[in-house]
Amino acid sequence: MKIASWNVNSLNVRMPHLAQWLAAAQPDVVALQETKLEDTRFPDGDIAALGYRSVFCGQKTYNGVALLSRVPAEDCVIAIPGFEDEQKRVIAATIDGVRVVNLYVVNGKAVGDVKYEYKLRWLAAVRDWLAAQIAQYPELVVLGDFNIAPDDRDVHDPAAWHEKILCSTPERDALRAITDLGLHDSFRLHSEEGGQFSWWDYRMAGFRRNLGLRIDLVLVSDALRARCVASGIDREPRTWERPSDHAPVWVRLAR
DNA sequence: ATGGTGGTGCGACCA
Repeated sequence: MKIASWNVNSLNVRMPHLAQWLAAAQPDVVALQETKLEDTRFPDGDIAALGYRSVFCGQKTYNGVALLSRVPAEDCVIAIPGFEDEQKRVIAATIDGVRVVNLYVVNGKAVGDVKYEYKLRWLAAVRDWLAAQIAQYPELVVLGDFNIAPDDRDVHDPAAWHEKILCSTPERDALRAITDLGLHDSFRLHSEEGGQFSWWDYRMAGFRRNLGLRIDLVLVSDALRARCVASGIDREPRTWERPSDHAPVWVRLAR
């Protein structure tokens, strides 16, 4: 079972990229972020023609998440229970016996900004919810655009990014509070290497110069850890014409 | 120190 995550930065624009990548990568489950589409405009028919069911929760211009899967998604939830939030950033469902939680974590803009405070409150609410989810669903995958680089190996220039947004200690502590629930960064189960990024700024030829961060993560629960046989970052779609600024990341679970 | 690039949608705002 191959499970992937991709921030597409507008599904409307990236539909051809998604189609090409699905055909090549053959994932069983894909979590999308930044679809930027209201539910009435979601291209579930086009995605069905590619062999995938869709569940989705979006808004126009900003945010929006979806789960695509070969088999139907069950018990779908489209928000953090009990957390007041107008922004469409969460969708969860059970797919082929695995609980999959797709997160588009708040960016935060800058350390100390009002959006940064919202990011930390949002992450605390997610942690509390995931604590309950992992008890209910031991076979849990939490994936998405975390907008946090877990440590300095995940940052092209740690000195320049020191205590900056996406890298600050409170953000990393909030991520640790989530992984401390018994969730493992699947990429780090198979590689200790630095310089492996999933996002590159469009500006300053960021991708060409590999000025990136690893902020897109696939976390697997203790119960799934032994089944996690491979993981990776697929840089290729970032080389295509008019790409998303994020690359797909993925994990393969043995049966 | 500034601004550089994209998406949405036509002026900012978000990343």
